[in-house]
Amino acid sequence: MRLSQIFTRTARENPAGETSVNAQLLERGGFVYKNSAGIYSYLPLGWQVLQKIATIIREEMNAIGGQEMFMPAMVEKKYLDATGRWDVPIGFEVRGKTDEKANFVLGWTHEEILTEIAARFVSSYQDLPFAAYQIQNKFRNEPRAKSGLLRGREFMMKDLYSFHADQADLDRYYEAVKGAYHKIFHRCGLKTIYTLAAGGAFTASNTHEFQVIAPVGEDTIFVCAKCDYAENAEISKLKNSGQCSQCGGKIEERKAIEVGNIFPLGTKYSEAFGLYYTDATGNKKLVVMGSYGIGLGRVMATAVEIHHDENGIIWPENIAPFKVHLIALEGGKTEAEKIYKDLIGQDIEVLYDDRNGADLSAKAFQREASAGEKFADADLIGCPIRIVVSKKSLAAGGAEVKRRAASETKIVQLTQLSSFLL
RNA sequence: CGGGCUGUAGUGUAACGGCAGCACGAGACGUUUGGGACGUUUUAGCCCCGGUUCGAAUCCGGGCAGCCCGACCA
Repeated sequence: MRLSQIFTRTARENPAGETSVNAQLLERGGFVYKNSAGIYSYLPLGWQVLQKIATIIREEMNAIGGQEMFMPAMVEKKYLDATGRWDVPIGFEVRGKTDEKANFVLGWTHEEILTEIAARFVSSYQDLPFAAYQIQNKFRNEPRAKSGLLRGREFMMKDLYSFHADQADLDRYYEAVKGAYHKIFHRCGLKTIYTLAAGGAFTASNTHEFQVIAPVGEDTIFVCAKCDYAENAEISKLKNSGQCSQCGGKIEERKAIEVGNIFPLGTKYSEAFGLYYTDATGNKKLVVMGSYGIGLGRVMATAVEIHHDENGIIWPENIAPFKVHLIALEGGKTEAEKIYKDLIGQDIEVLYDDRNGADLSAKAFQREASAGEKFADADLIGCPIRIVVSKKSLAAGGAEVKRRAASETKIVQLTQLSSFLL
């Protein structure tokens, strides 16, 4: 993509009042636009990142047998009445302008919707187990949206639901999802801590959260310095003992961001919707369920919180909007154009800063940018590899290659550039 | 939902109750190109409603909105 043609623009100043790093850098870089508190538009650059995250999640969900689908954003009252959750204050009621009473809520979770669907199709033990997921926006009436993308009122979520013949099979799948989640977060450049937690409005059972340690996090966890066993402060019995119940190691208190969670639901929802199956011996039994969530925007924001420096974002390789940020400076325009086409031909993702300055005589693009501005933008946007082509680099023998996270540069011959990157 | 702070051009910020300024951005012309260049010039604003006052961006009241702390929460 050519930087000269992206309709957004980077900003020199932080947005007024925003103190969280993710809000500052994502808005300055033109990744997101805040429409309301906790409600964001994803701009072209931010959407690239979000799609990278979505792809990773899809790959790992599909690998454990998840079937992708899509459910409605508007959830009718009858669904939440069935489980007594209509009055949970998390939801935004939806009404027509002339309606006296709301009969719908904007979906903040979809257990009820999918359980009813499952009840239509599941009748035998041979129909189990299965798991289905969607990537869709959730709406939650947060009393306090905060910290940029970290706690929003509308946010994109992957929600997976699994259906099993018995608790043992749920337990088996729960472990499979746990493994998939660790892979997902690892691929997104995040180290997560598997944390025992409460079930909130979803289940009375204990649940598990995937927590990333960060000062901006709103959760407090107690984590063992030795074995990483952790409990959320809301249920923790470790906070007083100071000693790990698993290995005896030292317990530390940490602020953390919850990027995902997994819930054993039991039979609460299958009871409410009459989701039964007939087992091999002809007995009618309730289906046992689990649900599993990941907030995509929160993953993106957390990556920024963890990976940045004073000049901007340092995207983890797998979720960077582009792999390469190509800059043409004076005397390098012709070569840069060729490199740009070559890299695209090799399926190497490249953001090309083709703004004027490289060739002042040909005003091929509307906007100009100085060399310094191009460097500043490359640092702010944070693609993993920066390539500069200029009179100076060509005299040195090729293009200058620099990793965003490193300070040293290297000259690579133009003919070897794409193989160097692959 | 309680508390605190804050709302001024596209963005970031000034202005004692008395002509709303600066910087960046954006447009034009020229110069310039290895770390957010320079000159000339143009552009564009007081969150909303009410009150006090000769006069309100400024004071008062009420809304609405944003940020932060707490409560809550995935």
